[in-house]
Amino acid sequence: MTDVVSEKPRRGRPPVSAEQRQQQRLDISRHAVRLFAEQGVAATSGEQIAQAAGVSERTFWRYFPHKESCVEPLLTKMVDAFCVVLRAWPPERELIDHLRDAYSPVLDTASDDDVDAVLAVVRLTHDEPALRAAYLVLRERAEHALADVLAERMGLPADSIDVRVRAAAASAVLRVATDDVARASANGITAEALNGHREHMATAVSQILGASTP
Amino acid sequence: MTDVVSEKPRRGRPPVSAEQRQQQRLDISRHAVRLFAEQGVAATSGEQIAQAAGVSERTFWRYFPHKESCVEPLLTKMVDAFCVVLRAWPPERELIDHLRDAYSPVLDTASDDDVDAVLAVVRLTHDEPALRAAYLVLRERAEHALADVLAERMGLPADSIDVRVRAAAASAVLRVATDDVARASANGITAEALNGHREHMATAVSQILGASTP
DNA sequence: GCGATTAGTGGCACTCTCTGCCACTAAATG
DNA sequence: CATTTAGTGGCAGAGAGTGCCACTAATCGC
Repeated sequence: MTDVVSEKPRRGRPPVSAEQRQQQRLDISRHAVRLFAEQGVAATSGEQIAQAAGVSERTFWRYFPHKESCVEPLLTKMVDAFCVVLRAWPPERELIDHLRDAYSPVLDTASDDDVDAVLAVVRLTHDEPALRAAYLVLRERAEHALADVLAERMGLPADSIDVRVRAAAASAVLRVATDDVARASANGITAEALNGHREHMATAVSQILGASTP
Repeated sequence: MTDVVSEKPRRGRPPVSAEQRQQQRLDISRHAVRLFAEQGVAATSGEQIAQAAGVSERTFWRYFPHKESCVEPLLTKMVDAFCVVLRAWPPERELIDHLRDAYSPVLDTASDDDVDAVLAVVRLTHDEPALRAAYLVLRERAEHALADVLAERMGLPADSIDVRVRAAAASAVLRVATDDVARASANGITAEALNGHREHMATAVSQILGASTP
């Protein structure tokens, strides 16, 4: 092992922490999504987003490789939160019970504005093909995370067919449920909508995960 | 009904038939995919594709709104073929039996080159994020077609939750199976790979479609 | 055949997205 | 303070796409 933390005496300005960078991206993301919703994606230029976020256009393009990837930070924030909850799911409990206890606090942690923004993005993806594409790619990344969780629970490798099939199916069901709750909360988010979302997710995922392969 | 075929005495050059246009798109698609595979998407310019296909750049951009959508004609050809087979699935038969009888002839109809090209595209989508995005939105369109078929079979509206959930899950499973067969046939396509593909699809889809919702 | 009419193509100029390069500022070290 | 490394902004430029117009192609009635 040559890399024993390789104690280099660090000189010069230290790189910004990953958290700070993420925070900056999230901040720009919020501005971008607001503009997307107000005027559409095509009518929103990179320059405009940069200006709204208070950075130069050049810096903006350094943070986001494509315009549509502006939606990523907001969406991943929610997806990651869900994955954390899923990872903490005790094997012996019913999924629905676990989600009831563990998912609501997560939504409370996030600001209402962010929840609204996420749902707005999901709604936008129905009219904006570019955003839909970005959304689907992102969901596929979440699918891999889900596969890891399932692999652990099932005692199988994460790249085994069975695990991947279940992860894919469950993820697809979650997408449908998410699209539904986004549509339902088009004008004002309601607690019932979120509850319904959770129930949907729970039953659907249980169904997929419960189905046994011969 | 005012539109009684509105017998306008048609003057001037008639529009090109949809089939001819589709054929032209397919032709360009083949060139584009070959170039994508040879040099990568980023390194392939629209001008280059246009030149290879023997049309002007301006015309190329008229046929394809984005560079990545060049993969669409080839992929939809295969997806559509599958949908046709699925639509002809007699309610009383086992899906696996139906596919065994009806799917192979379809693959024989398509030229081997096209089958190779489609699998090459699917393989490309793993390294080329832009193509992956295009691929996923395309699959989502296929998912809707699948939902229509399921709705008819189940006697439910195509936009009912149950139908959409099953279509989404089945489609996701098909994606995994397709990715698998593409990976398996990386160097040279084999009959066994295609057979395995069919079996995978059949069992997976049967599983999803067989699972009953309370 | 001929002009009229409509569809499709190619060329040109233009905007917007995104990148490479470089100078400049910011934050750490000794 | 000089040095070193990280990050930002500005500028130029390639490539993606679009609007516009002239030009060719195919069909009509004559």
